[in-house]
Amino acid sequence: MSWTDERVETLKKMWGEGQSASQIAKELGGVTRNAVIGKVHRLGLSNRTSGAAASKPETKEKPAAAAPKPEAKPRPQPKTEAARPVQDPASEQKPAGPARRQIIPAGQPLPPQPSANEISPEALAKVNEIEKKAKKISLMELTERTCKWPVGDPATEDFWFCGLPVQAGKPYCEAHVGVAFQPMSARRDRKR
DNA sequence: CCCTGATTCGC
DNA sequence: GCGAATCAGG
Repeated sequence: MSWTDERVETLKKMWGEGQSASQIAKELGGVTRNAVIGKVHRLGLSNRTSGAAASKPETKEKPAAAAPKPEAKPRPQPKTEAARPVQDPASEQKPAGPARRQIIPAGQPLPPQPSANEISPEALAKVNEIEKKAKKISLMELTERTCKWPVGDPATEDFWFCGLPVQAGKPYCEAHVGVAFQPMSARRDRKR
């Protein structure tokens, strides 16, 4: 498979949307995530953060600089616009949302709720659905790869942990990660 | 172990 | 230019 304009376009679009290289590769087909990443780099769009570019004060960058990127891409090409169900908010009853009302251990600093908790309705729906399939494991059953999302009231029997397989490095399964962490696809570091 | 992106280097 | 192998990390 070669990088046709269409494929490159898809690549750009998906990468821009924050899709992972593996997802993009799967979508495109015929390529591995390595190929995708390689291409991404060659295209010079490795940084998903267009605005505040992560400048490396360390390595003495050549003053070559220049290459100003106005970055004004009117790219409203809907094409294969993914369906956007957008469940109405009526899909909530009283699921004892674990999104809040969570027991805080002892630490007092609890800023993770600066402003309104606006969790995407899709994410919520996902959680509600996944909670049905939750393994409902106990505290003792938690392992390195079980979702540690608490459900219910710890003061009652009506309490368990999700227990579904976690994503990777994260303490929760995919669905709960979605609720816990906002689509903040701006983790740029690495100290290599 | 699962996954992520980053980099290298032979092709 | 390409991407598998490798690296570094969550």
